[in-house]
Amino acid sequence: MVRKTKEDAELTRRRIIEAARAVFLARGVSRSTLEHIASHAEVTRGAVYWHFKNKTEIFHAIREQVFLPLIDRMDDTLTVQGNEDPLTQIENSLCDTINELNENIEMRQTYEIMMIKCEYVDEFATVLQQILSNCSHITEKIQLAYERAEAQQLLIGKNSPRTLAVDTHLFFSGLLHMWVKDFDGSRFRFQATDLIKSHINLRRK
Amino acid sequence: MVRKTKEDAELTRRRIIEAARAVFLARGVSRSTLEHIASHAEVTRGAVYWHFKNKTEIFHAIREQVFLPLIDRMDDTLTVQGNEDPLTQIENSLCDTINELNENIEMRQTYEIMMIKCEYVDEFATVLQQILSNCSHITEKIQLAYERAEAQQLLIGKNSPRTLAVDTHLFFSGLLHMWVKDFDGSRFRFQATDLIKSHINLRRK
DNA sequence: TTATATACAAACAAACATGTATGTATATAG
DNA sequence: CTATATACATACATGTTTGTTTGTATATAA
Repeated sequence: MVRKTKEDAELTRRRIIEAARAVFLARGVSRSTLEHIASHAEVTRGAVYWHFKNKTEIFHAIREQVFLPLIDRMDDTLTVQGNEDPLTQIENSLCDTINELNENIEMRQTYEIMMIKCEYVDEFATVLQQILSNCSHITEKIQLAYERAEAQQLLIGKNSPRTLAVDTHLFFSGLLHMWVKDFDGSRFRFQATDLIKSHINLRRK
Repeated sequence: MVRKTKEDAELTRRRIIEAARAVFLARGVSRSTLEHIASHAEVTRGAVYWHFKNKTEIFHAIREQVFLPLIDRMDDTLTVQGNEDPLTQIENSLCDTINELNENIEMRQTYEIMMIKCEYVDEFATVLQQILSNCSHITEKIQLAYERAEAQQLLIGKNSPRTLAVDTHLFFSGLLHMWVKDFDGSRFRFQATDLIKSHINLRRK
């Protein structure tokens, strides 16, 4: 059988992406061959080359499928004015992301691939730029929330919102890294939300 | 020429390690071949295979050459009783590490390789365990310092030394990651020590 | 109904990397 | 002084991966 309908083709495309995620996770991006991916998706390399130019394109497809929605989501929970105070808003935003990682297998796997199963050289080096860009974007959103908190006199001490935001971002960045490396979940995974709450409470008056 | 003296041999061994570090940094561990490393060290693959079983062994050699001393050092600055208060001790320990990264090129490169130029799968997966182990070890040392700080009533708020230690460790972990990714130094590298000081000051009464 | 573009499968060729086997000059032990 | 182990260089054989090319069945447009 060949030449499926358009929906069939789109389905194989998604199956290839899905397979690539599993293979990348198991063998690392570099050691994953297109043959690995193809056979895991139960197609031939011909199908893979039909849908993607090469391995790098599959990598980017996986990344965009998961990260773009995540950024948007963090944006929303940080920006939209709810009835919570700004500090709780930051807390919820971070906890939401952790919950999403706990529940969304694809996102968890993608995170793991990006953090410890990929080498950022050559074609992949550009991703680092994007990561840095996303990070500073998120940090700015957090900073805005801290500024609102400062205006409402919710903050302890005399630290600037900027400093607090960078500190929070670095904390969360470290947490995510540890969360991923903590394969059995004993050290960080189960306590992540508690750690976030403590982190925020440190700033509360 | 062949069959050098013992010192000559040790020198080529070190030159191979040095070359491997440069090559790993430029091409990532996976894409680096023993031929790349050999030619960069101005020897043949024969020499490489004489000194090392394979690429993985070179990787571990690089890692141990830099990380083991670093752990010891952090241990010392955190444990040895100086005339500073415990919080300053933590601050200095973290700043010391950053300074070391600034001054010690080999250490900086090694960090970069381990963080964003290596895929932790198969033979490399065991390294993750070691990293986790080192991290919890350092966190414990920080916790001890926070306990001393608590005993001396230096701490603000009601957070447990354990929580503070984990928070500090995650912050520092995130900082190191960003420090490495921040290739032009504009975002984190130049402000790292300031960020550390702010982080510690958040806890000071 | 027929022509064509689509969605692959299968085959091919070239480059590359690895490990090993072999050769060899020389430091060093006896 | 000689034998041997050392410290490599060179050559080879093999497996792997990649990109491309070719073949082909069929959905779809005309």
